[in-house]
Amino acid sequence: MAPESDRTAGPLYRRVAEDLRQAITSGRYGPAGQLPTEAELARHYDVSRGTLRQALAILRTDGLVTSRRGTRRVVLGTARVQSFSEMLSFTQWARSIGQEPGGLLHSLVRRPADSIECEQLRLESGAEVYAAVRLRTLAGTPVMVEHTSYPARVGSLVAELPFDAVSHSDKLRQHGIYFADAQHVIDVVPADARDAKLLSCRRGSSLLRERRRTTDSNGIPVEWSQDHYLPGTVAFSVHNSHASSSLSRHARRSR
Amino acid sequence: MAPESDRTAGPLYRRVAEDLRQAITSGRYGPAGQLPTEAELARHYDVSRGTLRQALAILRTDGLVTSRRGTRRVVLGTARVQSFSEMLSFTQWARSIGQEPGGLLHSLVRRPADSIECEQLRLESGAEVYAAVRLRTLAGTPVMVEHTSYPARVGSLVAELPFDAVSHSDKLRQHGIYFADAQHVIDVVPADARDAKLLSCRRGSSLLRERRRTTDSNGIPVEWSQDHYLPGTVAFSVHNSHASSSLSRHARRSR
DNA sequence: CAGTGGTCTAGACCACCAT
DNA sequence: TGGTGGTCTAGACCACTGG
Repeated sequence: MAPESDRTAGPLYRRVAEDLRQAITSGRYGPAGQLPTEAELARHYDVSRGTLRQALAILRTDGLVTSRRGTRRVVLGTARVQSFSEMLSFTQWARSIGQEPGGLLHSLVRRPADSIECEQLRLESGAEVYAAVRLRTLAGTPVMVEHTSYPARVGSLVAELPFDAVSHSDKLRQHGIYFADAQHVIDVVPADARDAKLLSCRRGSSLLRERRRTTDSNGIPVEWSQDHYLPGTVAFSVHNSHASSSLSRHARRSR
Repeated sequence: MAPESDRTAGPLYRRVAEDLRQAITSGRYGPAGQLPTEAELARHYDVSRGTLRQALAILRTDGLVTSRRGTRRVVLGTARVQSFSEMLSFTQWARSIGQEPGGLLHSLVRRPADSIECEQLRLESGAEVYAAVRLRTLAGTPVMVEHTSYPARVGSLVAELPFDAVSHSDKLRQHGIYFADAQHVIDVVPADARDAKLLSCRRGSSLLRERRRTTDSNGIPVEWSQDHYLPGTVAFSVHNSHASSSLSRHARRSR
């Protein structure tokens, strides 16, 4: 294939996708320009059309290009989607945006799982979890309180970490705990007493909440987390298209 | 192919995907069970492995099954992802969850676009937009205030609609305006005076905000909307995996 | 080691768009 | 009507998992 796309390792279609992403975000085809034909691109990269289409599918999902039968692909924008890993790890995310992450472990206890944890972590009632509460900071400023529950198998590893450890997901990966899938639910919730104390906000004031259940590659839950962000500190962004959507909106019970 | 999957129209891989989705959510393989081999499934449906893999890719994106080299696919859960159309249209969404949607047009004006609208709708400075403010209700209860701006081309159609029209996207589709891509940003924002009045909440209280830019199949913006939800009424849900992610988290400017 | 999903190829035909 | 992306096929080889 063309020399400019040999830079990184991994499957061919990913290298092609990265090269195309670079070309698009650098403006080679203009802000709303047309891409060359699939046949032309395949010839250029010296790959089959199937492989090229795998590459384009990535850019399609990221919202970088359109795709429509009968017409050439059009540049949609310069979306900068984060990797799965960056989305899960506060530490990796912070560093990827050039900010210095900080963490303060407020508490870490081992106790029987409550009913919500049993359901989310698929545990038998009575099983034990490790429940951690951490304050997260960006450049020293409090941003988020993280309530995370781990099943015993995972939690025992977390418990061995030093109190001032910044990244936990790194450590877990070293012990063979891989995160593969996550389901996120985003809404608004009032601050409880602990949130208020750690974040220096009024009790009952609104926080942006992200609830997240992460599973490994076998579908076994490895983490259940409720992250409470101070308003105005972060926003969540999702791309969506006729071709693929993993986003939905839920009605919550009226109280 | 097998008779049970001839029900719907459309491409073969979609019909296979829907049949498999049905099989999985009905529990045929168990809550965390293994799927048959790709080869077996392809034989069962009498399709090529490539087509079968297209079907499985859909279920993968929806978070229904895992996929990992060397092992069979495992049932992850029974995620119920909404269609793109349901995600965009309040009316379609409400009906899909069995609730009766209502709408009250608060104002609809034609005026020059402000700087944010120019950027979001890719308009020349000075171009005109139609700006609508609508109160949305579920079963008669106020849920959300929608601030939507349309470029003139689209807005002139919206302006022709009766004041009590519930669904606008239906009408636009009839006039050849198709929604193809959307970018969503979700965060928390204080209620302004108008929000407070329409939603009967205190001014300055927190609302869940969804900002959305929708484009047609040529990448041309057709809608820019800021939806302000009362806390506790809705939540947004996204699935995410090592294989594909269209989700990211942004830091907002500190004020 | 055998089984399984991941990657890649080469070619065919079709549906849709613009002209 | 010609160009383009969407769909589908048949086959090959590889990387990884698990016994």
